[in-house]
Formats: sequence, C-alpha cells, structure tokens
Amino acid sequence: MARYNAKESEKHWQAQWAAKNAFATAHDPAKAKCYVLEMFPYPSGRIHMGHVRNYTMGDVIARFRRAQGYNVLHPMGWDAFGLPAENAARDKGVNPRDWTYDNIAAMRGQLKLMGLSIDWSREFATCDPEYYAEQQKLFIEFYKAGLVYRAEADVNWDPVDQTVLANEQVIDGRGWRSGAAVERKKLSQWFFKITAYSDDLLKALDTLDRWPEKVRLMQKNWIGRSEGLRLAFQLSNGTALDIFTTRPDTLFGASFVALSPDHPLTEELAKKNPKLAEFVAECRRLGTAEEAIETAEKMGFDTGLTATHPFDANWKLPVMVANFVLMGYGTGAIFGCPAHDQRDLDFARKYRLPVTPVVIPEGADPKTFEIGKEAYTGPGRLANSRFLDGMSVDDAKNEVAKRIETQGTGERTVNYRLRDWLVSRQRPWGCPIPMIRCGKCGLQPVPEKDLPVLLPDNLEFKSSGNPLDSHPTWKHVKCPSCGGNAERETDTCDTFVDSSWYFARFADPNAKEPVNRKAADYWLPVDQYIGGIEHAILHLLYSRFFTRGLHKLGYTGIDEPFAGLFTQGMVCHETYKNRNGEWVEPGEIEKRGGKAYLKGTNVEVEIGASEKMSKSKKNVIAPETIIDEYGADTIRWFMLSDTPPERDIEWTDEGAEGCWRFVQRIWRLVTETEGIAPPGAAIGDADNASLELRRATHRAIAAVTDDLENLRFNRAVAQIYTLANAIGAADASGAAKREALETLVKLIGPMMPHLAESCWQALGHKSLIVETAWPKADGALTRSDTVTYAVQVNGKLRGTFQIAQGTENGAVQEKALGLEPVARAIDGKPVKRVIVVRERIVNVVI
RNA sequence: GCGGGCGUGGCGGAACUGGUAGACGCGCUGGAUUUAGGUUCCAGUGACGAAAGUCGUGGGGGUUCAAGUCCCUCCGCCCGCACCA
Repeated sequence: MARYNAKESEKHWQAQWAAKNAFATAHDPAKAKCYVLEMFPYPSGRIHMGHVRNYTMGDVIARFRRAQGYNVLHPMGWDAFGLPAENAARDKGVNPRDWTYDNIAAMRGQLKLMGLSIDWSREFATCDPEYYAEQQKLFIEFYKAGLVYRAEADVNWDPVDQTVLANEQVIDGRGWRSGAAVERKKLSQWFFKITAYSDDLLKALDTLDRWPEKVRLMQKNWIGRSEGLRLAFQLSNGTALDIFTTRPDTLFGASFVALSPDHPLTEELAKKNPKLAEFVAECRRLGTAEEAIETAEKMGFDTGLTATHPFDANWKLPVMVANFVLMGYGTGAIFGCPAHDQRDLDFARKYRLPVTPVVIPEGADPKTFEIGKEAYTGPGRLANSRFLDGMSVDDAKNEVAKRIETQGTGERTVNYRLRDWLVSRQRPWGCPIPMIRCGKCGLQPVPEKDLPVLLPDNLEFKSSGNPLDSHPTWKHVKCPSCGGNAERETDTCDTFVDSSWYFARFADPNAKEPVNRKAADYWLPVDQYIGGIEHAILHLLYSRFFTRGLHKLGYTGIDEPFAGLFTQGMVCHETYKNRNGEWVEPGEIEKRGGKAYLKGTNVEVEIGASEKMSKSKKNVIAPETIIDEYGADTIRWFMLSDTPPERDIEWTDEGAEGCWRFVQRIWRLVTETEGIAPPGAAIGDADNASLELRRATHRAIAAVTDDLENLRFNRAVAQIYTLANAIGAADASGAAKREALETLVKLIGPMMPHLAESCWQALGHKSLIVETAWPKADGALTRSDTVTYAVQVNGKLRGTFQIAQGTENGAVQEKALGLEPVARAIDGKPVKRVIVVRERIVNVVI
C-alpha cells in the first residue's frame, strides 16, 4: 500500500465536505445545540501558529460535539476595522477597504486549508456595511436607553496612533497597540455606561463556573469594588469637600486632607496661585508611569485652606494637594491618617504632620504603642478616638458611618475602580458614530431613514488628524430637527465595540435588525469560547457589558455571553542569534550534535530561549509551509499533543516529524493490518487476545471521551497512541481488529479529520466519518476481570501480583505474603499489621 | 507591595478522591531490514549498582501503614495588578 498522501487526501475531503454542505447549521429547536466559538481574527493577511492552535482546539470541540449528536454552531468572521489598514493605506497608497478584503480572502483560503468544520455561510466582517449598519442602530438604541453619553473628561491620548484610548487599553501608562506613553487631554468624548453594571458584572462572575479562575479574578480586581463612606469636610473658604474612605474608623487619627492635582478645586485654586499651578505641572510631568511610582517621592503643597473635622468644629486640618491622590478613584480627595496608611505616613513624615495611632493591636499598650516607619494596617482596638475608644475596627466603622449619616454630612457608599468605557476614536477606519451636532439643537441621533452612515470611499491619509474630519464634504449634513447646517460626528467606535456583540450576530447574520431574538434564544450563550488570555479584561468585559445592554433592549434574554471560556497558551519557538547579536531565522540554521550553525557553514549560532513567535525575534514558523510539507492533520495533531492547552507550546521540527510519522502509522495500521473482518461483522466469542484488544478499545473510548469533554487534548492524544500501540501488538480476531480500527478512526476524527475520512473509506465505508456517531464505551469491557495488587513492606514496593476481581481480602493477603521478595523483606520478623486496600495495594507493616 | 500560578527523567509532560512515580510523545543507545529518500521493525532508556538492592517529584521539617498529592517553612521561576484611600 502506498504512503498516505496528505496533500491529495486533504484537498479531496475538503471538496467533499463543501459539496455536501457538511457543516452548514440550521435553526432546529428539536435538537440540543452547542455553540463553539474561537475569538475571530484580525485580517492581517496571513494566519500564524497562534491561530492554528486556537482554531484547531475549537474545531476538535465542534466536531466532537457534532459526532455526539449536537446541533453545532461553529462560525467564522473578521474583526476587520482598525489601524493596520490605515497604516497600509498611508504607506502603500491603497484603499483600507481593499486592503482589508484582500487580506480576508487570503486568510480565508489559509483557514480552509486547515479543514475546519466551519459554517462559512454565516461569515461576515465587522467592516461590512451590513454589520456596522446594525451596530449604528444599536448605538442609537443604547443612547436612548441611557447607556451611551457624551461628556468632557480627562482622557488618555495616544500620540502615535493619534486617538484617545479607554482605560483598559492603557497598559503601564502606554497605548496597548503603539506602546507610546499616553498623554492626558481634556476632551469631549463618547462613553458607554459600563459602570451602570459594575455590581452586576462583579457578582455574576461567581456564576461563570466554566471560566478560568484567573480571568474571573482579573475582572474582579479590575472592577475593584470597595465599601466605604463618602463624607463632606467643611472648608475654610465656605465650600464643602467630598472625600471617600474605606477606613472611617480612623477618623480621629486624621492629620490632613489631600486633593488630587487634577481635582477641580485644585485647578480653581491654581488659577490664583502660580506656585500651586507650578506644583500641579510638576506632578503631571512625573506622571504615573510604573518607574515613576516605584521611586516617586510623596509631594505635597499646602493650599492654606483648612478643613473642619466632622466630629469636632474646633479641629482644623490642613488642606494639601498631594501627588499620590488619584483623580480617577473615589472623589479625588482623601483624609490622611498617617498611623494606618503607608502613603499617608510617608507624606506626614516628610511634611512633619502629626501621627496619632488610633487602632492598637491586640496585646499592645495604647499608652506606649508608637508608629515608626511602617503604618499599622492590622486589626485591633480603637484608642485616642473619644467615643470610639475600645471598639473593634468593624464596630468603629459602623459607628462613624451611623453618626455621619445622622449628621447628614455623608453616607455609606460602594466605590468601584471601573470607569465608563470611552469608545470614541479619532480614526477613519471604524464604525462611524451615528450622531449629529447642531449648533442650535444640540446632539441628536442620525434619523433611522439616514442609516447607515457609510464611510466615504475617498479617504485622504497623507495629512495628520482624522481624515473623516478633514474630508471636504462627509461631515456636513443638515440638522434633522431644524434643517440648518450641522455636523456629523467624525469619531468612530473603538474596534472593541465591533467585537462586543459579533457572537450574537452569528445566530442570524442576515437579520434586518442587530440581533434576531428567536435565533439568539436558541443559540446563545456561546457554550465554549476559546481565545488568548490577553483579552481577560478588555474584550471579555466589554462583551459581558454589551450582552446586558442587548438584554435591556430585548434582543436577548441572557446576561452572560460565554458560558464556557478557555484561554489557550501561546506558541513559542527557540531563538537564534549570530555573533553580532542579531536574530537569525530558524530556516537559516541547521543543527549538528546539539549545536546550531548557519546552514552549510561551520559558523556557530547561539541557541536562545524559547519565546513567543514574533517577527522581531525572527522565530516565526509560517503555518502554510508546514501544511504544504506535511498537511493540515499533522499540524493539528502537533497543536493538540503533549502540552496542556492552557500552557505555552514549543514548536519543534522533531515534534512535527513525530506527528507526521504517526499519521503514516495510522494509515499503515488501517491498510496493512491482516485478517480484518468485513464491515458490520458481528463480534462473537472471543479468545483472550481479542478480549484484551476489545478492552483496550473500550477503555480508549471512555478515556478520550472524558478528556475531550474536559478539553484535555494532550491526554486524549496519549490515549490514542496507547490504542494504536495495542492494535499493532494484538494477535486478535478479525472482528476485534475491525472494532479497534474503526474506533481508532472515529476517535481521531475530530483531531485529524482528513486522515480519518481516508481511513474510514479504506475500511470499506461509503459514508463520511463526519456523519458517523461518536462511539460509546461498553462498561463491561472497560473493567478488567483481574486486578493488579502492589505489595509493600513498610511502605516500600516489593512486588505485584494479579488476582481475580472480587477476591476476598484474606486470600489477597495470603497471596501477598507468599510473594518471594515480600517474604525476603519480612525476613522472619513478626508482622504487626497488614493493610489491604481493595483493588490497589497491600502494605505489610513489620 | 498586593493577588494568582508553577517547580516531576536529556525535553514536552502523565499520575482519578493519599495507594505500583515517570503513562504517552520527542530525543538518545544498540540491533535488524531497506539502503535514492526525513523509512520501518525489535530491544533498551530516572540515578547509582554486576546483582540483590539503595536513592529519587525545588530544599528542610511534619502528619500517615502509605505523601508528587495533605500541613508548616524556606528557595526559585512565571503571570496579572500596582500610590485604588
């Protein structure tokens, strides 16, 4: 028999599946549904190994569920707006639309080579006018429902990408795409009111039991709920100042009040006080970048104002401006209690403010307890605090809150770190925000009859700024109310808006409304979502918010879009450097005796760590070259083998060759095994060898099924190897061999679908493996009728023996003690105790 | 600093509720068959030892008849957040 020809076979089966429309999915309420989704790609133009890993995993689940009888939705689309298209337009003079659709065509072709079981009839790109038209409708509905607003705010400005960014898109003070240090700007921008759901987004995390704990925790920390007290201090200038604290119990330890440099009161004061203005400018210069925070000195500026202590009209506290008080959290103002907060303590020491301990740890003497260089933040009893003295921290918190509320100068509140989602982008390759500004009538939505607001064809990228804004005609429209001259919004939506509801659109991608309720009710939520951990906050949080918005508008009945989430690891590769310290591509080297050399030379190349494949480190392997050489099944098998899916995987040539050899080995097993019974042959009474093979077969079914249910692909792979080894070694009946081989083919079906079809055909079947049901394990065969006992003497292994299942403990013990090495270890000493653990172990204690 | 995860052969990694550590794959060592091919088959492969056996899951201690698994402690690596009041 000839070797398996992956190239021909894969082309053949992909054509067969397409001809039979094998993966088209229909709405069928009579069938149990399963929605499997991988995070859709940005159309960069080429797939990379990360895509291959991601889509292979999703495809295995989709095919596995389909074989189990589920109605599976497994769609694909394109996250197609965004800056790379603009950069290409500027650098190459192409139209961003053409560039994007060309890339989509190229990537679609590459994905199809992988043999994914995707319903391509549902495909769309977020830059399709049909898609963003619906998104504009949603934007207006969100606006009318109070979930969208425009406000002036301090925003993050990315000077390289020339746009504002959401808080979630600023990482260590830098833009998530450009890496440029963000600047602060005060601008009027569009926001989604995600904070309306702060508490709900937090609480519902507990219901997401099929999400990684890590992601839930990251979201929890991002939302950052803290309970505390908001209270007003009366200031000497006659105004009141709101502060937020989680430690109202320490109020009698207060020694100052501090404002953020960005606080409105600071700005007001700075107008009349040049020194303060200078101080504020200095704070802004230092910024909040990570290095700055590490070493930043606490800096303060005395405003000269005083604040009255809420419980003592004669107690005046200085009002400072302090660089460590953030405007973005709480009210942007605090009271400082140096004894019990490290930052306040550092500040107080520097500016020689009083440090009064008011919480005394258990066992310490209030009279002698002193604060040195470290603030005390632990539990204890109140002291130096008048009516609070002697109370626990919790009781004191309650007491202060009660009195403040009675006084009417504050109230208990819950504060969140989460801010509203800034979605305006000053970029032209995005979904236009469908709003109009009229000098007379103000802000208003684009009337429905004028939707969608389409992007112009002739964008000019040469000049700086937003081409939509500088376009000669595009923004000039008539006011829908007064008919006078008005301007269209030239900002577009953050591309994360596009990806916040695409999963719902797949339920019915041609609906004449954003989301078809009937389709959504059937298909949503996504049963298994798969993607990278980098979206732990951004995309996953926004989508959770959007789903709540869709629910509010009646488009869905659910709040949580993704019932199951899996975050896969990255694909890594060794790195190589030449003598000049420059990166060298894997294709330029060859290995001899564990060392690497430039190909065809004796010039040694340094082998570096295995790192995430990236252009900059030149350690990228292109999937299409691997598919071309070995076929899609080999690359798929590699992605599933050995490494657990949540961990980083290292691509190696040896591993790929191993996978390729296994593809051939299965083909040989199927085509060269002798004496196989014809299809459908009954399995009669079996000899021992046949029974053993049958047991191996059914154990494999049980194990692989369990592993795939739990996304343990690497273990499923190992089980399949074990079965293949058993088939190769067995001297079994033709019927048992057929059962084993057919099972093997069914089990590899989701993972190596083309090979499975070829094998299925070679085994004499006319049907397709994709139409074949998943096998069921026979419980009578997954158990053996003998058990192996291990025998220990004082906890050390001395031997093993086999005995019939269900043998009584007495007989087991007798056999154990009779083993020769066991007797030798006992060496005539008296046996104190014998422990028999059923079907596992015998331990003899001497 | 806070939060989370991890540490098992040369490598990737198995080991369910404590119960034969190293499944399975890669690599490596012999041998056989083809030798135009990155083939295939057999045997071996944690360390030390001729063997019996001894030692082995980051280090140390503990619980237990029995510990990779549970507890304490220390060390190392990775990730996330970070002046959040």
